[in-house]
Amino acid sequence: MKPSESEKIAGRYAYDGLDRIIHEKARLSIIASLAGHSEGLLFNELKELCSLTDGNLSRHLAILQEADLVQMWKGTRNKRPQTLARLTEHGRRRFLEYVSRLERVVADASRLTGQSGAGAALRPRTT
Amino acid sequence: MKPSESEKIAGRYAYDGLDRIIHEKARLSIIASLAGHSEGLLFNELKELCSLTDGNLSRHLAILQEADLVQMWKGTRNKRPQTLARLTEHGRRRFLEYVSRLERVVADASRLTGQSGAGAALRPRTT
DNA sequence: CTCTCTTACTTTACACCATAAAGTTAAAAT
DNA sequence: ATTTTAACTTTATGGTGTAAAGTAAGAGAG
Repeated sequence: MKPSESEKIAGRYAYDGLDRIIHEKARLSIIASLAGHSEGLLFNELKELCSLTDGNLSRHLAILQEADLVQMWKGTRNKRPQTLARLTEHGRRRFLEYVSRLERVVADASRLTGQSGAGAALRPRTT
Repeated sequence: MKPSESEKIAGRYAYDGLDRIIHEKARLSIIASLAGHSEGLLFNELKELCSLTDGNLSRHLAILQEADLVQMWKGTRNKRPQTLARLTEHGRRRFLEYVSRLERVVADASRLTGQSGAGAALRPRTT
């Protein structure tokens, strides 16, 4: 593949759009889980799906709620408190946008071809 | 889209394979840049491509070097010190592995949201 | 020659944050 | 009545991403 001009522009690989709140692994897990369950997921279901500890999940949910990506519903089931989490519409959009940025990272990675830049003279040849 | 059995298994969305060293945004930028330039990139080229500050880049390169994902070559150009960074073979493999995990995240997202690609990403939908 | 300026990084310090451990509340069981 | 279990929440700590300050050394001015 021919090296294109865009390869060299400043910030080409800055991946600005990779939302920090979503990019964090634990939260990415949570959001991906919720994305597939529009009716929401219970605290414990989420805990299992994402392999998170109670405290961990609680903290991340609070952060996601704060950012208006997730909304929480508190109720009771069999007289026990139950928390239901679901994506907000805003959260769903932000997630889809995040994923579209991820697709770019994947696409970049697919173009793994050698090409030469400036300063070739001093470049060592060995690996 | 019919919910399959695998949707419910514990850890389904834990995304264990998302290597923390690579997953960090700044380092992902660096590695993606280097992946496309097998001959390596100079410190300043990298700085531009990734929109990082000097100190930031320096620190992340040290971390990547420590993890044997990147190797550094120090030389001079026009009597000025120049640092060249390039992916190690190990780094290249780890990056490809990481990207294959990312592909799964993207695939999950497409399947779970019933939408594909960046273009469709922001199509409105009912709550 | 020496003093300042610029380049090319490195080191340090701080603020943030992910995580695990401890704490809380309330129902159920003994 | 008190212990246990469930379902979280809060606190504490260790790690880390980042900007600011620091270092070294060549180049140019006087």
